[in-house]
Amino acid sequence: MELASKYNPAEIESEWYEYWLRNGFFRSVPDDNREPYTIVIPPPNVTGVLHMGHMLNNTIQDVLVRRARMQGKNACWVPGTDHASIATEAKVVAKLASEGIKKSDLTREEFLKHAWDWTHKHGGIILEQLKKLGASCDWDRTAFTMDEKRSESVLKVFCDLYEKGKIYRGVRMVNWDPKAQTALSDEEVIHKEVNGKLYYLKYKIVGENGYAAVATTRPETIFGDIAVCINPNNPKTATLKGKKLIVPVCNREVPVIEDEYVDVEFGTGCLKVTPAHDVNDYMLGEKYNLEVIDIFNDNGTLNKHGLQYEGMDRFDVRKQIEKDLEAAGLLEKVEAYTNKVGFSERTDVPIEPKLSMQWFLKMKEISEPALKAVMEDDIQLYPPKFKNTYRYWMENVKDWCISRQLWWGHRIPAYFLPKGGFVVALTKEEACEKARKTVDYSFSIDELCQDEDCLDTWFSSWLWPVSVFDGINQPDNEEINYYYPTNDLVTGPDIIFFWVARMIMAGEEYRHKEPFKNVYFTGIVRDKLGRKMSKQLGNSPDPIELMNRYGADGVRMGMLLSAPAGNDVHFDEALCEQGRNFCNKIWNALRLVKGWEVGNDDVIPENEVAIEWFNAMLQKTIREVDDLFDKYRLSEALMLIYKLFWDEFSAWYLEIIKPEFGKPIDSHTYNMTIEFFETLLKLLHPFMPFITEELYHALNDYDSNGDETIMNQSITKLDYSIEFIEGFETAKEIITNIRNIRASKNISPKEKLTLQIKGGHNIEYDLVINKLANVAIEFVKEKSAGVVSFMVGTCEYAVPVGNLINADEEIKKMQSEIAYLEGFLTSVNAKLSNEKFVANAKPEVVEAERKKKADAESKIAALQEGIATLKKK
RNA sequence: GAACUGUUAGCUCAGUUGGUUCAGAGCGCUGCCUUGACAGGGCAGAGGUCGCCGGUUCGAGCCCGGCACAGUUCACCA
Repeated sequence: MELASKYNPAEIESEWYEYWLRNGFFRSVPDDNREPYTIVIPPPNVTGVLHMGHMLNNTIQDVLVRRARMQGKNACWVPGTDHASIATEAKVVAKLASEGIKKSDLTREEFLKHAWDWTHKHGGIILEQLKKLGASCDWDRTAFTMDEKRSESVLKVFCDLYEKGKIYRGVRMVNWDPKAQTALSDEEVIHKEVNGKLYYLKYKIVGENGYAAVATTRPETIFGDIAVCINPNNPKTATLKGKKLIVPVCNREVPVIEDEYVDVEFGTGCLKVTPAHDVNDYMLGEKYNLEVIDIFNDNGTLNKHGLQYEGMDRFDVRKQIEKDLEAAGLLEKVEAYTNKVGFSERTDVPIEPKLSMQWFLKMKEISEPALKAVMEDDIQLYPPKFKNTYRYWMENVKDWCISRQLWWGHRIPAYFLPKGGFVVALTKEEACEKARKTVDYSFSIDELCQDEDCLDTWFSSWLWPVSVFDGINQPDNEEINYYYPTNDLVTGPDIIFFWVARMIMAGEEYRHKEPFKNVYFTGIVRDKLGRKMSKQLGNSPDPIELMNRYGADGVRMGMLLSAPAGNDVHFDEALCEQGRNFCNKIWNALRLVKGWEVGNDDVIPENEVAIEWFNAMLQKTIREVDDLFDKYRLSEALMLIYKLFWDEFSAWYLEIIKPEFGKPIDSHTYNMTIEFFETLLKLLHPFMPFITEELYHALNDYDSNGDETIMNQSITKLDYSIEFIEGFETAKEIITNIRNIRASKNISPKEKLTLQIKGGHNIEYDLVINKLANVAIEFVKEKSAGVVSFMVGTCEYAVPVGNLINADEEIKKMQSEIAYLEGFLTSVNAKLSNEKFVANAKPEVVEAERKKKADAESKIAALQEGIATLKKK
């Protein structure tokens, strides 16, 4: 077989993916005789494109799924997409705008048609991209949060929670996004520090000449002022008690009220109260039963209460009113001021607290079992530090605003009656039937009006682990009973509250069981300078481009090498290069092995030794990898296999058994080598699916038309003895020493040297030393002249180098070695002569110190003798 | 403002219940090596007072306290 000297992933990756699909290897069906292993994908936005965060996340999931599959589990990875209500709607609005169409000019139905067109056009691109990565999802199960089954689930859950009294409708202060023109949940608001100003406004005192100064960051809200509040215990403002003030510009009279909420130290001690536009003011308003004046339109411009400013944007008004107040002499001063302002997660505009009618889900009760599940470790979080974050949020959780003033999403199944009131039902017909029972007048079905709002995207995603198996609509179906609860969830910590916490709630509510057993939180992918990846910075590589350059396997390895759980990833393309190089290394190892001619000779003894040693290394690593997987330390597991393949297998094992050029290899060694190689490929397969499949076939000469695959092959665990490993380490050290002597004396590797061994020595590995260091071994009582000597353990070795010897240099080397050992001895002796150490330390520790002392002493003696010998000559 | 996490080699990170004279890995770096697998390679090597200050201990990278810096999350102070 002729193989190129370089591995070319492009040639084979798509072929093997097709092969896997063709043979249905990713498919899973319930099978009670096999243990299920289930992962549901965090559904990416339906119109999204693959970015580095997805790459990391899905690589990890694929590694876990492939490993489970190889362990003989019934692995099921469910893919799908999220309709991403607000994000998708924003994209469609922007696209229409670019065509000169305003959303407000369209009917709901027309807009939805555009949205669906957009979804059909861009939807699913991201899933195709995941295939390139090698994702072994069961594609037949692809779900969409707005497909028929998932939509039905969402509505069912809404109706159910409404009936249970957990969903209510009411006027509340919510976070209003004036750009998207919808309410948002608290989680969708990002607080950012903003450099603004603090304005001191003059409120004239009614019936007096003076004024009260009131500090505010938002002078444009004075039109909504309903009172000025002071702290009753503040002597500075005591004279204002019971007075009335005149709001500047609009010249309305408002009362001075008193409440201890007001901070005596802040500003002037006077707080303007605008119940419609500030959360705290709203609370004051409720407490004192104050009127509410809403001064904003939904798009953030002022309404008629804004008088001459009507129709202007809130921020333009702020600038203008500053000038106007100044001109009117009603502005005392302006200070620079930094405060925190809430911004919309999606549109990045400042949030407007706004009173409006919305739908809410009561969170207190529903969150309790979900909190318990994590606190009692029924669900394990990796890394565990997120347990704290989770608990804090859950213990302080507020009601969830689930309605959105958007069209793209699940429309709220509430129907308003002609003469007021509403009913909640799955369909309009059902609603009609229900309604007729509750009212004493008659009406036609067309007179029912469905609520215009749709539901928060997360109100469908929170059902995902249940709804992908249709467990809401058919609570007792075979699939949900078999696959649920799922095993691992792999996601980013940024959506722990949006999604993870709520999925646990929904799981508890609808299955009375946690939706997953483990949550693996990945980090955020940053560039190598530690900056977040963003379009603006242009520091986010295109994953497809990367895979074209390094191969999917190479990129997967690059991602994994730098991705311990929960740590941010500093992505560096050099790591993909390392992955690609590794693929090449594996590829070339195969070229070597498959290039050998196999003879029937007896086994060469050094091969026997190498086989025993490598088998031990391999078996030891298999167990360590198991352990690392149990702890979700995937990058460490991969690194371990990487070193096993590169250092132990390629640099040592293959070098030992490699037959001389043109000579055959004995069949036993050959067969063992193939077996080792295959096991290495199996170990690597979850990480690098493509190249391992390719080489598994090449190694065994399997046909790519058949149905052989490494995907389902499990690893056999064999017994091994740790002694082989220890003995071989000594041999390695001896070989390295000899190589160093060659290098320092400039002796070619081809020139055969003699290795003199003095004292006891395990001869088991001498043939290996002989081969790799090109030496003849000689046991001696006394070292001869002209030798360079070294010690490994407590055994002395010497290599005669004739007149190349530099006695002074050797003596110097040995003396510095002695100096080191003497220092070491001093510290050991200090410990041993310390009564407290001997009395308090564990006996085995003391014993170890005694042994160190003895070893050091014998080494020193040997070195001194060596020096004496050199000096004699 | 609060809580949590982190600070170990040029970079990215390991370091399990405290126990070698002062610590490991990968990458990078330096030197040498081009004809039988691989220069996307081989062989060898250099590189760290474990953020700072105190404490506990016979003994601290590891435990305790304080400080500094970084990151994450939470928070209604106009």
